[in-house]
Amino acid sequence: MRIKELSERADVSPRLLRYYEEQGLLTPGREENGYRAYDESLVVRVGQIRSLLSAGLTTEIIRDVLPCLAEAASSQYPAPDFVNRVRQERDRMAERLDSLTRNLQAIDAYLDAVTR
Amino acid sequence: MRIKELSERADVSPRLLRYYEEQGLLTPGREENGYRAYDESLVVRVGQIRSLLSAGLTTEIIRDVLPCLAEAASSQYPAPDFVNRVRQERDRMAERLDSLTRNLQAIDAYLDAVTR
DNA sequence: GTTTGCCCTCACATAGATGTGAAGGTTAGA
DNA sequence: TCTAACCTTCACATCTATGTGAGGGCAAAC
Repeated sequence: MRIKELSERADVSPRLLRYYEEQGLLTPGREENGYRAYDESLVVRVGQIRSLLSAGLTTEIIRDVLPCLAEAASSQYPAPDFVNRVRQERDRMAERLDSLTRNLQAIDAYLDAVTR
Repeated sequence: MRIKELSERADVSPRLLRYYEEQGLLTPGREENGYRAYDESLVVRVGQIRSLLSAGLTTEIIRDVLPCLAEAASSQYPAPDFVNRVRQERDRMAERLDSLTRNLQAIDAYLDAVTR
């Protein structure tokens, strides 16, 4: 499919799709006329990208992490450096998650208190 | 305490403390000479701010949410609009949290698979 | 064959979090 | 009293994720 269709199905602007490509998160093929050609599976992938971005990760981090989300372990033996980088990122995500959880609980407690 | 001390104890730059103040997240008093005067409790508060920022919230949102984190329900009856705003923010946080959780699990699965 | 709508690239604009430096006041110690 | 270390404000710089518009091809429909 072309950029417009993907942009509608994934609900992001064409501009962003080009940006994600520039950042190495997406690598669509090209039609003969130079138009980008996206395949079906990218609708989901764009969703993952958005969700990671909204969780506070940067495109740079997502670039590292995305392969792990794509169909369990694409290549057999990823470089150990890569695995370490991912592990590190994983730990940071876990921290964010903790922090979010704690703050969410605090806010819930507040809402509880105030709503009565 | 003055800005330098807080900046060291909370491990953020003085610049950021001034920025948080500008954003309404911190309201230190002033000494007679115009120097900012922070009190003890702000070490923790700055930590909360950092943690919320790193979880992807903006200063604008944090401004709303911080009062809820400070000593259970400061004022008795907050305006309903305010409560709604907070509730809305709470829901967004819950979404982020879900997304983070899912992605974290996926990455863990990947690391598991690869580490064997 | 011209209009319409989509595509391309390039490039400048903006908002938010943060860094950095200038210009100058205050304070404490040698 | 001079210096070093701190403080102030102001303002410009930087990075990331985005928007927006210009200038120009391609394709389908009228």
